[in-house]
Amino acid sequence: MDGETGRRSGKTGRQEQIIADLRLYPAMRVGELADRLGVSAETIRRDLAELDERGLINRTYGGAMRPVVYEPGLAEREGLMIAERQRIAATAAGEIAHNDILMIGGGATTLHFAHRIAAVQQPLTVITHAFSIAMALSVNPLIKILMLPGQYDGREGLIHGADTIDALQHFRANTAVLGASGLTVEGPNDAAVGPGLIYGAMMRRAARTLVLADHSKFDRPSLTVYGPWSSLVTLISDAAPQGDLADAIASCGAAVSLA
Amino acid sequence: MDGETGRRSGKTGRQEQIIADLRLYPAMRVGELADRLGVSAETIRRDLAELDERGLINRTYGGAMRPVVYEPGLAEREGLMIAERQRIAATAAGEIAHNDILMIGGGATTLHFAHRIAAVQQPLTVITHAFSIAMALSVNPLIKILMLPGQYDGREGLIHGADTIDALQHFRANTAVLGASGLTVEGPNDAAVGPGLIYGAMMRRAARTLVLADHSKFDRPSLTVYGPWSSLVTLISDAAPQGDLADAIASCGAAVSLA
DNA sequence: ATTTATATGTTGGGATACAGTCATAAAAAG
DNA sequence: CTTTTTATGACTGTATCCCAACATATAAAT
Repeated sequence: MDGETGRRSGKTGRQEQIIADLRLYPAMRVGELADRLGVSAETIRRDLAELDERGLINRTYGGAMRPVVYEPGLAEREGLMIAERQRIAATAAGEIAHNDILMIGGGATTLHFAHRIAAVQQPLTVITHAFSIAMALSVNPLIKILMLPGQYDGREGLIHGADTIDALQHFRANTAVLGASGLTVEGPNDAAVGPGLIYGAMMRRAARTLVLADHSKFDRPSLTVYGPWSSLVTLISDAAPQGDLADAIASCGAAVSLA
Repeated sequence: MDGETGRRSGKTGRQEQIIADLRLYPAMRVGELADRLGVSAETIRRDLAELDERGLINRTYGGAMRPVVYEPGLAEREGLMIAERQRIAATAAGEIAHNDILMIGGGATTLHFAHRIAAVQQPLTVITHAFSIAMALSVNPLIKILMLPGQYDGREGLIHGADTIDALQHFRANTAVLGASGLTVEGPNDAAVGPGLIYGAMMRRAARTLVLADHSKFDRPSLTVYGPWSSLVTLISDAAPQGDLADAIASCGAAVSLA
């Protein structure tokens, strides 16, 4: 058998080269690659099929492109909740006042929120760890955008790490605006530890927190609970939670606002 | 005439929809788009050609992909020095060794450099204030990317300010890799004060500095001189400086490396 | 040495993309 | 209302892609 003997033939090396090329150019065609690597187009196609399978590239008609890292939640965008998220974002935007200091976490819903507040002519200060949020807000010169330091994770488009948490301790905000991968009786959840720690820290440094989540997140546990329900939290959603989740939220004094 | 009357027909709206779709899916085929939008494939092709022209999408064989753009200095990249910059970036990349700690400044040339080193399989740590650099490097998981804190400037895609300078004092690097708007006898220049201060701080915190600049920058004064020529500086360019500039560089002990 | 598995090239058929040209409908300009 | 511009669809010939089947050469396994 084989079992990873390295480059038994030119195959492994060639596939590595394809990936390297794709780092340099965002998309390449089959013919190009065949020429560059001196093999037939069919061989390239087979390589691409394999690499695509492993998620190392994205196949396109006629060639391949660099894999998309940077999707705000590859899994998340699937749900067609776009309209719901827009409404949630609009409702949340209504909660923001002139000269507020905000902390905004990453995610698809908070990005919608950022687009909303960027469209309003009001001075704000925003502290964030998400590239997408900063880029969305930067169209409005009235908004002062402070980026947190830390290690950049290209897959999520976010910064996180100990430096990030540390830097947050130097700030205070009126409002933290956070998304969630799931909502459980213990509190809002996130699918990754690093970002979760940041959301928790943001909650503690803000006078109040808005949690933006559509109803598909109800009772959906994710990796980590980043913070508790409390009287400082307002959940903004498109439907009211039911059962245990509703009880937990109410008994902790958290508010629910429907979009 | 027309002159931006909005959607005289479905064209504008349809093109916006294409861009929106492309935000959701990184690549789409002509046929898909034609179906989704209920127009003929020819119309889609014309739309794509137009959007590609304007840089809003990237055309691929059989469809279109999300633009990888995000080039800082839309104005700057216009200059046809792309080939020169590529060579300069390649030469600079050859100076980098395994496990180096780099500080990389913003700019078109340093972005080329970032793409180069991202294509090499070697572990590195990179400290930067430029979104484009971080995003370019993030395709390579061997590279640890540390973002500096500070205020985000969306026009340049960079972070700067007092916090940024302050954070730099906590780091040390082997090499600073910096671009320049101009080179004068006093040293490399930059067109903005904020970034210039950062480049100066990076120089002081790095054991050596590579200045990447094509020959069009020679003797071109810009707003601020961000650092002096010294024996710790290597200028990497596509041509040798002449006259006073060459004398100044040589007398300070700085090296010149031709790409 | 023989067998087996893997990697690659070649070929052919069917589908798709592309560029150019022409025709038509709708909108803007006069 | 007529003319002109713009947007779009339809058609055609050529180039490209994709997939499947087959052939071959090399490397591993027995």
